[in-house]
Amino acid sequence: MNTNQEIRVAIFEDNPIMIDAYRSILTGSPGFTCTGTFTGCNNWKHDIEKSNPDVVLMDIEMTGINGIKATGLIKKEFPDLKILIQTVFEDDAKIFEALCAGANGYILKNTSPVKMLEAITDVQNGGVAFNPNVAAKVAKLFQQFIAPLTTANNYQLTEREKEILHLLTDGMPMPRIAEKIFLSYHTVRDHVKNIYQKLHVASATEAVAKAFKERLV
Amino acid sequence: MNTNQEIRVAIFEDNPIMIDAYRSILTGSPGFTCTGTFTGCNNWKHDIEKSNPDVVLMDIEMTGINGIKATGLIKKEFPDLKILIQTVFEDDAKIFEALCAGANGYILKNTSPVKMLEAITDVQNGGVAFNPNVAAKVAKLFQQFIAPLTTANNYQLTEREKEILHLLTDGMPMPRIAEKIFLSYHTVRDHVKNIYQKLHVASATEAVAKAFKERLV
DNA sequence: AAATATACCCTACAATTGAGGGATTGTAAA
DNA sequence: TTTACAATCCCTCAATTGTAGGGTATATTT
Repeated sequence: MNTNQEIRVAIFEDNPIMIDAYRSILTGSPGFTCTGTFTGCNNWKHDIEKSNPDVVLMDIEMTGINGIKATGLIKKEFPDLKILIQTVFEDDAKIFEALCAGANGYILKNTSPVKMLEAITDVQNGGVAFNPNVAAKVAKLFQQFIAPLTTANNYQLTEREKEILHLLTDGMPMPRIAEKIFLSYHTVRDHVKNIYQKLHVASATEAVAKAFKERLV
Repeated sequence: MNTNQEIRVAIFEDNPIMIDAYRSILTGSPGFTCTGTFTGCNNWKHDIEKSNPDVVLMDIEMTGINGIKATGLIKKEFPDLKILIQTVFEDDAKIFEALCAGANGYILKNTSPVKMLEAITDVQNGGVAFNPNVAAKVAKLFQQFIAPLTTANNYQLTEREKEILHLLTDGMPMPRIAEKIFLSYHTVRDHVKNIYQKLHVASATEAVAKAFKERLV
Protein backbone atom coordinates (compact mmCIF):
# COMPACT_ATOMS: atom_id res chain seq x y z
CA MET A 1 0.00 0.00 0.00
CA ASN A 2 1.36 3.42 -0.81
CA THR A 3 1.37 6.37 1.51
CA ASN A 4 -0.63 9.13 -0.17
CA GLN A 5 -4.35 9.31 0.21
CA GLU A 6 -5.27 8.27 -3.31
CA ILE A 7 -6.49 4.69 -3.60
CA ARG A 8 -4.70 3.09 -6.51
CA VAL A 9 -6.96 0.74 -8.43
CA ALA A 10 -6.04 -1.70 -11.19
CA ILE A 11 -8.70 -3.24 -13.38
CA PHE A 12 -8.69 -6.74 -14.81
CA GLU A 13 -11.63 -7.02 -17.15
CA ASP A 14 -11.91 -8.33 -20.67
CA ASN A 15 -14.76 -6.14 -21.84
CA PRO A 16 -13.35 -2.83 -23.18
CA ILE A 17 -16.65 -1.04 -22.61
CA MET A 18 -16.67 -2.01 -18.95
CA ILE A 19 -13.04 -0.99 -18.61
CA ASP A 20 -13.87 2.46 -19.96
CA ALA A 21 -16.83 2.74 -17.62
CA TYR A 22 -14.78 1.75 -14.58
CA ARG A 23 -11.92 4.03 -15.53
CA SER A 24 -14.26 6.98 -15.98
CA ILE A 25 -15.77 6.38 -12.57
CA LEU A 26 -12.38 6.14 -10.94
CA THR A 27 -10.71 9.07 -12.65
CA GLY A 28 -13.80 11.18 -12.14
CA SER A 29 -13.81 10.57 -8.41
CA PRO A 30 -11.40 12.36 -6.11
CA GLY A 31 -9.38 9.97 -4.02
CA PHE A 32 -9.20 7.26 -6.66
CA THR A 33 -6.65 6.60 -9.36
CA CYS A 34 -6.77 3.99 -12.05
CA THR A 35 -3.25 2.66 -12.33
CA GLY A 36 -3.79 0.16 -15.05
CA THR A 37 -6.33 -1.78 -17.07
CA PHE A 38 -5.71 -5.30 -18.27
CA THR A 39 -7.87 -7.54 -20.39
CA GLY A 40 -6.50 -10.79 -19.04
CA CYS A 41 -4.54 -12.33 -16.21
CA ASN A 42 -1.81 -14.01 -18.17
CA ASN A 43 0.75 -11.41 -17.10
CA TRP A 44 -0.81 -10.68 -13.74
CA LYS A 45 2.47 -10.64 -11.88
CA HIS A 46 4.14 -8.21 -14.22
CA ASP A 47 1.00 -6.11 -14.56
CA ILE A 48 0.61 -5.76 -10.81
CA GLU A 49 4.24 -4.99 -10.22
CA LYS A 50 4.13 -2.34 -12.94
CA SER A 51 0.87 -0.67 -11.93
CA ASN A 52 1.36 -1.10 -8.19
CA PRO A 53 -2.29 -0.92 -7.11
CA ASP A 54 -3.81 -0.96 -3.62
CA VAL A 55 -6.98 -2.58 -4.86
CA VAL A 56 -7.63 -4.80 -7.84
CA LEU A 57 -11.02 -4.86 -9.50
CA MET A 58 -11.24 -8.40 -10.78
CA ASP A 59 -13.63 -9.73 -13.34
CA ILE A 60 -14.39 -13.45 -13.21
CA GLU A 61 -15.36 -14.22 -16.78
CA MET A 62 -12.10 -13.79 -18.64
CA THR A 63 -10.37 -15.90 -21.21
CA GLY A 64 -7.19 -17.58 -20.08
CA ILE A 65 -6.79 -17.57 -16.33
CA ASN A 66 -10.18 -16.78 -14.83
CA GLY A 67 -10.58 -14.16 -12.15
CA ILE A 68 -11.01 -16.54 -9.25
CA LYS A 69 -7.96 -18.57 -10.06
CA ALA A 70 -6.05 -15.32 -10.59
CA THR A 71 -7.24 -14.12 -7.18
CA GLY A 72 -5.75 -17.18 -5.55
CA LEU A 73 -2.46 -16.73 -7.37
CA ILE A 74 -2.23 -13.03 -6.68
CA LYS A 75 -3.09 -13.44 -3.02
CA LYS A 76 -0.32 -15.96 -2.66
CA GLU A 77 2.19 -13.55 -4.17
CA PHE A 78 0.80 -10.26 -2.80
CA PRO A 79 -1.13 -11.12 0.37
CA ASP A 80 -1.82 -7.49 1.29
CA LEU A 81 -3.18 -6.48 -2.06
CA LYS A 82 -6.97 -6.16 -1.86
CA ILE A 83 -8.97 -7.92 -4.52
CA LEU A 84 -12.53 -6.98 -5.20
CA ILE A 85 -14.36 -9.44 -7.38
CA GLN A 86 -16.78 -7.78 -9.72
CA THR A 87 -18.95 -10.02 -11.80
CA VAL A 88 -22.37 -10.80 -13.16
CA PHE A 89 -22.28 -14.25 -11.57
CA GLU A 90 -24.24 -14.57 -8.41
CA ASP A 91 -24.26 -18.30 -7.90
CA ASP A 92 -23.18 -19.96 -4.70
CA ALA A 93 -20.32 -21.86 -6.25
CA LYS A 94 -18.61 -18.76 -7.60
CA ILE A 95 -19.03 -16.84 -4.37
CA PHE A 96 -17.80 -19.82 -2.47
CA GLU A 97 -14.72 -20.20 -4.63
CA ALA A 98 -13.98 -16.49 -4.54
CA LEU A 99 -14.07 -16.48 -0.76
CA CYS A 100 -11.85 -19.51 -0.59
CA ALA A 101 -9.43 -17.85 -2.97
CA GLY A 102 -9.15 -14.97 -0.52
CA ALA A 103 -11.16 -12.27 -2.24
CA ASN A 104 -11.76 -9.13 -0.17
CA GLY A 105 -15.12 -8.51 -1.66
CA TYR A 106 -17.65 -9.68 -4.15
CA ILE A 107 -19.87 -7.14 -5.82
CA LEU A 108 -22.16 -7.45 -8.78
CA LYS A 109 -21.83 -5.56 -12.03
CA ASN A 110 -25.15 -3.84 -11.52
CA THR A 111 -23.76 -2.15 -8.41
CA SER A 112 -24.03 1.64 -8.63
CA PRO A 113 -20.83 3.67 -9.08
CA VAL A 114 -21.30 5.18 -5.64
CA LYS A 115 -21.55 1.75 -4.05
CA MET A 116 -18.61 0.54 -6.05
CA LEU A 117 -16.39 3.35 -4.81
CA GLU A 118 -17.66 2.66 -1.32
CA ALA A 119 -16.72 -0.99 -1.70
CA ILE A 120 -13.25 -0.05 -2.91
CA THR A 121 -12.80 2.22 0.08
CA ASP A 122 -14.07 -0.48 2.42
CA VAL A 123 -11.66 -3.12 1.20
CA GLN A 124 -8.84 -0.61 1.20
CA ASN A 125 -9.60 -0.04 4.89
CA GLY A 126 -9.37 -3.74 5.64
CA GLY A 127 -13.05 -4.48 5.36
CA VAL A 128 -14.80 -6.90 3.07
CA ALA A 129 -17.48 -5.73 0.69
CA PHE A 130 -20.49 -7.77 -0.25
CA ASN A 131 -23.64 -6.77 -1.98
CA PRO A 132 -26.52 -7.49 0.39
CA ASN A 133 -27.73 -10.41 -1.68
CA VAL A 134 -24.22 -11.77 -2.01
CA ALA A 135 -23.91 -11.44 1.76
CA ALA A 136 -27.15 -13.38 2.04
CA LYS A 137 -25.63 -16.19 0.02
CA VAL A 138 -22.48 -16.11 2.11
CA ALA A 139 -24.58 -16.37 5.25
CA LYS A 140 -26.54 -19.21 3.69
CA LEU A 141 -23.35 -21.04 2.75
CA PHE A 142 -22.10 -20.48 6.23
CA GLN A 143 -25.21 -21.90 7.80
CA GLN A 144 -25.19 -24.81 5.38
CA PHE A 145 -21.66 -25.77 6.17
CA ILE A 146 -21.26 -24.87 9.77
CA ALA A 147 -24.64 -25.24 11.37
CA PRO A 148 -24.87 -28.98 10.69
CA LEU A 149 -21.41 -29.29 12.13
CA THR A 150 -22.57 -27.96 15.45
CA THR A 151 -25.79 -29.88 15.93
CA ALA A 152 -24.22 -32.82 17.70
CA ASN A 153 -26.42 -35.85 17.87
CA ASN A 154 -26.69 -37.21 21.35
CA TYR A 155 -26.21 -40.92 21.85
CA GLN A 156 -25.94 -40.49 25.61
CA LEU A 157 -22.30 -41.37 25.67
CA THR A 158 -20.71 -41.04 29.08
CA GLU A 159 -17.68 -38.85 29.58
CA ARG A 160 -15.38 -41.84 29.50
CA GLU A 161 -17.00 -43.10 26.35
CA LYS A 162 -16.68 -39.72 24.66
CA GLU A 163 -13.06 -39.56 25.70
CA ILE A 164 -12.31 -42.99 24.30
CA LEU A 165 -14.30 -42.39 21.14
CA HIS A 166 -12.27 -39.28 20.64
CA LEU A 167 -9.04 -41.17 20.93
CA LEU A 168 -10.38 -43.78 18.55
CA THR A 169 -11.05 -41.03 16.03
CA ASP A 170 -7.41 -40.13 16.29
CA GLY A 171 -6.68 -43.61 15.06
CA MET A 172 -5.23 -44.76 18.35
CA PRO A 173 -5.45 -48.52 18.92
CA MET A 174 -6.97 -49.71 22.16
CA PRO A 175 -3.76 -50.83 23.84
CA ARG A 176 -2.36 -47.33 23.34
CA ILE A 177 -5.55 -45.77 24.63
CA ALA A 178 -5.34 -47.87 27.77
CA GLU A 179 -1.81 -46.68 28.43
CA LYS A 180 -2.70 -43.11 27.71
CA ILE A 181 -5.63 -42.85 30.09
CA PHE A 182 -4.23 -45.27 32.69
CA LEU A 183 -6.88 -47.91 32.33
CA SER A 184 -6.68 -51.61 31.85
CA TYR A 185 -6.78 -52.69 28.25
CA HIS A 186 -9.83 -54.73 29.15
CA THR A 187 -11.65 -51.77 30.53
CA VAL A 188 -11.02 -49.76 27.41
CA ARG A 189 -12.48 -52.60 25.42
CA ASP A 190 -15.51 -52.63 27.66
CA HIS A 191 -16.06 -48.97 27.00
CA VAL A 192 -15.61 -49.50 23.31
CA LYS A 193 -18.17 -52.29 23.44
CA ASN A 194 -20.61 -49.90 25.08
CA ILE A 195 -19.86 -47.23 22.50
CA TYR A 196 -20.63 -49.70 19.72
CA GLN A 197 -23.94 -50.56 21.38
CA LYS A 198 -24.95 -46.95 21.82
CA LEU A 199 -23.89 -45.98 18.32
CA HIS A 200 -25.33 -49.16 16.79
CA VAL A 201 -22.10 -50.04 15.07
CA ALA A 202 -19.90 -53.08 15.06
CA SER A 203 -16.37 -51.88 14.52
CA ALA A 204 -13.96 -49.11 15.26
CA THR A 205 -13.97 -47.82 11.72
CA GLU A 206 -17.73 -47.68 11.74
CA ALA A 207 -17.72 -45.87 15.04
CA VAL A 208 -15.16 -43.39 13.80
CA ALA A 209 -17.07 -42.86 10.58
CA LYS A 210 -20.30 -42.27 12.47
CA ALA A 211 -18.54 -39.97 14.88
CA PHE A 212 -17.33 -37.81 12.03
CA LYS A 213 -20.52 -37.93 10.00
CA GLU A 214 -22.66 -36.95 12.94
CA ARG A 215 -20.15 -34.54 14.39
CA LEU A 216 -19.66 -36.31 17.68
CA VAL A 217 -16.05 -35.21 17.54
CA MET B 1 -44.44 -9.28 5.95
CA ASN B 2 -47.15 -6.70 5.52
CA THR B 3 -48.19 -5.19 2.26
CA ASN B 4 -47.74 -1.45 2.55
CA GLN B 5 -44.41 0.13 1.80
CA GLU B 6 -43.46 1.09 5.35
CA ILE B 7 -40.88 -1.21 6.90
CA ARG B 8 -42.08 -2.16 10.36
CA VAL B 9 -39.22 -2.38 12.82
CA ALA B 10 -39.26 -3.69 16.38
CA ILE B 11 -36.39 -2.97 18.75
CA PHE B 12 -35.01 -5.30 21.40
CA GLU B 13 -32.46 -3.36 23.40
CA ASP B 14 -31.97 -2.93 27.11
CA ASN B 15 -30.42 0.52 27.05
CA PRO B 16 -33.24 3.13 27.12
CA ILE B 17 -31.00 5.78 25.61
CA MET B 18 -30.23 3.58 22.62
CA ILE B 19 -33.91 2.74 22.27
CA ASP B 20 -34.75 6.43 22.08
CA ALA B 21 -32.00 7.02 19.56
CA TYR B 22 -33.15 4.18 17.34
CA ARG B 23 -36.78 5.17 17.60
CA SER B 24 -35.96 8.74 16.65
CA ILE B 25 -34.05 7.60 13.62
CA LEU B 26 -36.85 5.31 12.54
CA THR B 27 -39.76 7.66 13.13
CA GLY B 28 -37.82 10.53 11.56
CA SER B 29 -37.24 8.59 8.36
CA PRO B 30 -39.94 8.13 5.78
CA GLY B 31 -40.56 4.49 4.97
CA PHE B 32 -39.80 3.22 8.46
CA THR B 33 -42.07 2.65 11.43
CA CYS B 34 -41.08 1.63 14.90
CA THR B 35 -43.72 -0.86 15.99
CA GLY B 36 -42.39 -1.63 19.42
CA THR B 37 -39.45 -1.35 21.77
CA PHE B 38 -38.62 -4.02 24.30
CA THR B 39 -35.91 -4.12 26.91
CA GLY B 40 -35.65 -7.88 27.06
CA CYS B 41 -36.50 -11.07 25.24
CA ASN B 42 -38.41 -12.88 27.92
CA ASN B 43 -41.73 -12.24 26.18
CA TRP B 44 -40.35 -12.26 22.67
CA LYS B 45 -43.14 -14.34 21.23
CA HIS B 46 -45.88 -12.16 22.62
CA ASP B 47 -43.98 -9.00 21.83
CA ILE B 48 -43.45 -9.97 18.21
CA GLU B 49 -47.00 -11.12 17.71
CA LYS B 50 -48.26 -7.87 19.15
CA SER B 51 -45.96 -5.50 17.29
CA ASN B 52 -45.88 -7.52 14.06
CA PRO B 53 -42.57 -6.24 12.67
CA ASP B 54 -40.90 -6.96 9.35
CA VAL B 55 -37.46 -6.46 10.82
CA VAL B 56 -36.20 -6.85 14.35
CA LEU B 57 -33.26 -4.81 15.58
CA MET B 58 -31.67 -7.12 18.10
CA ASP B 59 -29.18 -6.19 20.75
CA ILE B 60 -26.90 -8.97 22.02
CA GLU B 61 -25.99 -7.79 25.48
CA MET B 62 -29.29 -8.10 27.33
CA THR B 63 -30.17 -9.57 30.67
CA GLY B 64 -32.22 -12.75 30.60
CA ILE B 65 -32.24 -14.36 27.16
CA ASN B 66 -29.40 -12.86 25.16
CA GLY B 67 -29.93 -11.58 21.66
CA ILE B 68 -28.27 -14.47 19.87
CA LYS B 69 -30.24 -17.11 21.68
CA ALA B 70 -33.37 -15.06 21.09
CA THR B 71 -32.52 -14.89 17.39
CA GLY B 72 -32.41 -18.66 17.22
CA LEU B 73 -35.73 -19.00 19.01
CA ILE B 74 -37.44 -16.32 16.96
CA LYS B 75 -36.16 -17.71 13.68
CA LYS B 76 -37.55 -21.10 14.59
CA GLU B 77 -40.97 -19.61 15.28
CA PHE B 78 -41.01 -16.87 12.62
CA PRO B 79 -38.60 -17.95 9.86
CA ASP B 80 -39.46 -15.05 7.56
CA LEU B 81 -38.95 -12.34 10.11
CA LYS B 82 -35.68 -10.56 9.47
CA ILE B 83 -33.36 -10.11 12.39
CA LEU B 84 -30.62 -7.56 12.32
CA ILE B 85 -28.11 -7.96 15.12
CA GLN B 86 -26.83 -4.66 16.38
CA THR B 87 -24.10 -4.76 18.95
CA VAL B 88 -20.81 -3.43 20.19
CA PHE B 89 -19.29 -6.90 20.08
CA GLU B 90 -17.11 -7.54 17.13
CA ASP B 91 -15.48 -10.81 18.10
CA ASP B 92 -15.46 -13.85 15.89
CA ALA B 93 -17.37 -16.04 18.30
CA LYS B 94 -20.35 -13.69 18.51
CA ILE B 95 -20.49 -13.21 14.76
CA PHE B 96 -20.18 -16.93 14.29
CA GLU B 97 -23.00 -17.68 16.70
CA ALA B 98 -25.21 -15.01 15.25
CA LEU B 99 -24.80 -16.40 11.76
CA CYS B 100 -25.52 -19.90 12.98
CA ALA B 101 -28.61 -18.63 14.76
CA GLY B 102 -29.86 -17.34 11.42
CA ALA B 103 -29.36 -13.60 11.78
CA ASN B 104 -29.94 -11.57 8.61
CA GLY B 105 -27.32 -9.06 9.45
CA TYR B 106 -24.76 -7.99 11.93
CA ILE B 107 -23.98 -4.33 12.28
CA LEU B 108 -22.06 -2.46 14.90
CA LYS B 109 -23.45 0.20 17.19
CA ASN B 110 -21.16 2.83 15.75
CA THR B 111 -22.87 2.44 12.38
CA SER B 112 -24.25 5.71 11.09
CA PRO B 113 -28.04 6.19 11.01
CA VAL B 114 -27.95 6.29 7.23
CA LYS B 115 -26.10 2.99 7.07
CA MET B 116 -28.42 1.52 9.65
CA LEU B 117 -31.52 2.38 7.62
CA GLU B 118 -29.75 1.02 4.57
CA ALA B 119 -29.09 -2.21 6.42
CA ILE B 120 -32.72 -2.47 7.48
CA THR B 121 -33.82 -1.96 3.89
CA ASP B 122 -31.32 -4.51 2.68
CA VAL B 123 -32.47 -7.24 5.04
CA GLN B 124 -36.10 -6.39 4.34
CA ASN B 125 -35.31 -7.02 0.66
CA GLY B 126 -33.88 -10.42 1.42
CA GLY B 127 -30.27 -9.33 1.63
CA VAL B 128 -27.89 -9.71 4.50
CA ALA B 129 -26.18 -6.68 5.99
CA PHE B 130 -22.67 -6.70 7.36
CA ASN B 131 -20.41 -3.85 8.28
CA PRO B 132 -17.31 -4.11 6.12
CA ASN B 133 -15.17 -5.17 9.04
CA VAL B 134 -17.78 -7.66 10.18
CA ALA B 135 -17.88 -8.97 6.63
CA ALA B 136 -14.11 -9.28 6.82
CA LYS B 137 -14.47 -11.45 9.89
CA VAL B 138 -17.16 -13.52 8.22
CA ALA B 139 -14.88 -14.05 5.26
CA LYS B 140 -12.07 -14.98 7.61
CA LEU B 141 -14.29 -17.44 9.46
CA PHE B 142 -15.35 -18.81 6.14
CA GLN B 143 -11.80 -19.31 5.01
CA GLN B 144 -10.86 -20.80 8.36
CA PHE B 145 -13.69 -23.27 8.54
CA ILE B 146 -14.63 -24.04 5.03
CA ALA B 147 -11.62 -23.58 2.84
CA PRO B 148 -9.58 -26.25 4.63
CA LEU B 149 -12.51 -28.60 4.24
CA THR B 150 -12.52 -28.23 0.51
CA THR B 151 -8.84 -28.17 -0.30
CA ALA B 152 -8.89 -31.91 -0.72
CA ASN B 153 -5.34 -32.96 -0.08
CA ASN B 154 -4.15 -35.12 -2.86
CA TYR B 155 -2.42 -38.24 -1.76
CA GLN B 156 -2.41 -39.58 -5.31
CA LEU B 157 -4.79 -42.37 -4.51
CA THR B 158 -5.77 -44.45 -7.48
CA GLU B 159 -9.42 -44.94 -8.37
CA ARG B 160 -9.45 -48.35 -6.75
CA GLU B 161 -7.89 -46.98 -3.62
CA LYS B 162 -10.38 -44.16 -3.42
CA GLU B 163 -13.19 -46.64 -3.89
CA ILE B 164 -11.93 -48.87 -1.12
CA LEU B 165 -11.16 -45.98 1.19
CA HIS B 166 -14.70 -44.85 0.69
CA LEU B 167 -16.07 -48.23 1.65
CA LEU B 168 -13.79 -48.25 4.67
CA THR B 169 -15.24 -44.94 5.74
CA ASP B 170 -18.62 -46.62 5.68
CA GLY B 171 -17.27 -48.99 8.29
CA MET B 172 -17.24 -51.98 5.99
CA PRO B 173 -14.73 -54.66 6.94
CA MET B 174 -12.36 -55.85 4.27
CA PRO B 175 -13.96 -59.25 3.69
CA ARG B 176 -17.26 -57.49 2.95
CA ILE B 177 -15.51 -55.01 0.68
CA ALA B 178 -13.97 -57.85 -1.28
CA GLU B 179 -17.39 -59.41 -1.82
CA LYS B 180 -18.92 -56.11 -2.74
CA ILE B 181 -16.43 -55.14 -5.43
CA PHE B 182 -15.70 -58.69 -6.59
CA LEU B 183 -12.08 -58.78 -5.62
CA SER B 184 -10.06 -61.27 -3.70
CA TYR B 185 -9.84 -60.55 0.00
CA HIS B 186 -6.08 -60.43 -0.40
CA THR B 187 -6.28 -57.85 -3.12
CA VAL B 188 -8.44 -55.61 -1.01
CA ARG B 189 -5.90 -55.87 1.74
CA ASP B 190 -3.15 -54.97 -0.67
CA HIS B 191 -5.01 -51.87 -1.71
CA VAL B 192 -5.59 -50.98 1.91
CA LYS B 193 -1.91 -51.40 2.57
CA ASN B 194 -1.16 -48.99 -0.25
CA ILE B 195 -3.70 -46.54 1.09
CA TYR B 196 -2.00 -46.64 4.48
CA GLN B 197 1.33 -45.93 2.88
CA LYS B 198 0.05 -43.02 0.85
CA LEU B 199 -1.85 -41.55 3.79
CA HIS B 200 0.96 -42.24 6.24
CA VAL B 201 -1.29 -44.10 8.63
CA ALA B 202 -1.18 -47.53 10.19
CA SER B 203 -4.75 -48.61 10.70
CA ALA B 204 -8.22 -48.46 9.27
CA THR B 205 -9.49 -46.13 11.95
CA GLU B 206 -6.62 -43.78 11.32
CA ALA B 207 -7.25 -43.87 7.60
CA VAL B 208 -10.95 -43.21 8.10
CA ALA B 209 -10.21 -40.40 10.53
CA LYS B 210 -7.78 -38.79 8.11
CA ALA B 211 -10.20 -39.24 5.26
CA PHE B 212 -12.85 -37.33 7.13
CA LYS B 213 -10.56 -34.68 8.54
CA GLU B 214 -9.07 -33.91 5.17
CA ARG B 215 -12.27 -34.33 3.21
CA LEU B 216 -11.07 -37.18 1.09
CA VAL B 217 -14.59 -38.56 1.27
C1' DA C 1 -33.70 -52.28 49.76
C1' DA C 2 -33.49 -53.14 45.09
C1' DA C 3 -32.58 -51.60 40.63
C1' DT C 4 -29.82 -49.04 37.50
C1' DA C 5 -25.92 -46.85 35.52
C1' DT C 6 -21.17 -46.19 35.40
C1' DA C 7 -16.65 -47.56 35.75
C1' DC C 8 -13.57 -50.90 36.48
C1' DC C 9 -11.12 -55.69 35.78
C1' DC C 10 -10.47 -60.43 33.75
C1' DT C 11 -10.64 -64.88 30.47
C1' DA C 12 -11.16 -67.14 26.16
C1' DC C 13 -11.84 -67.76 21.33
C1' DA C 14 -12.55 -66.46 16.66
C1' DA C 15 -12.30 -63.05 13.26
C1' DT C 16 -10.02 -59.28 11.42
C1' DT C 17 -6.22 -56.63 10.61
C1' DG C 18 -1.13 -55.03 9.93
C1' DA C 19 3.27 -56.17 8.06
C1' DG C 20 6.19 -59.12 5.79
C1' DG C 21 7.15 -61.78 1.73
C1' DG C 22 6.38 -62.89 -3.58
C1' DA C 23 3.98 -63.11 -8.38
C1' DT C 24 1.47 -61.85 -12.96
C1' DT C 25 -0.63 -58.77 -16.28
C1' DG C 26 -1.41 -54.71 -18.96
C1' DT C 27 -0.51 -49.98 -19.85
C1' DA C 28 1.92 -45.84 -20.04
C1' DA C 29 5.98 -43.18 -19.69
C1' DA C 30 11.07 -42.68 -20.33
C1' DT D 1 12.44 -51.17 -25.42
C1' DT D 2 13.08 -51.02 -20.97
C1' DT D 3 11.09 -49.12 -16.91
C1' DA D 4 7.56 -47.97 -13.90
C1' DC D 5 3.23 -48.42 -12.04
C1' DA D 6 -1.56 -49.83 -11.28
C1' DA D 7 -4.14 -53.61 -10.48
C1' DT D 8 -4.70 -58.15 -9.56
C1' DC D 9 -3.78 -62.44 -6.76
C1' DC D 10 -1.51 -65.41 -3.07
C1' DC D 11 0.79 -66.77 1.57
C1' DT D 12 2.35 -66.34 6.63
C1' DC D 13 2.64 -64.58 11.29
C1' DA D 14 1.70 -61.65 15.00
C1' DA D 15 -1.12 -58.10 16.80
C1' DT D 16 -5.48 -56.21 17.32
C1' DT D 17 -10.23 -56.44 17.49
C1' DG D 18 -15.09 -58.37 18.11
C1' DT D 19 -17.87 -61.18 20.95
C1' DA D 20 -19.38 -63.57 24.89
C1' DG D 21 -19.03 -64.68 29.05
C1' DG D 22 -17.36 -63.94 34.20
C1' DG D 23 -16.74 -60.54 37.94
C1' DT D 24 -16.43 -55.99 41.76
C1' DA D 25 -17.31 -51.17 43.49
C1' DT D 26 -19.81 -46.92 43.75
C1' DA D 27 -23.29 -43.65 43.26
C1' DT D 28 -28.05 -42.54 41.95
C1' DT D 29 -32.69 -43.53 41.45
C1' DT D 30 -36.79 -45.92 42.50
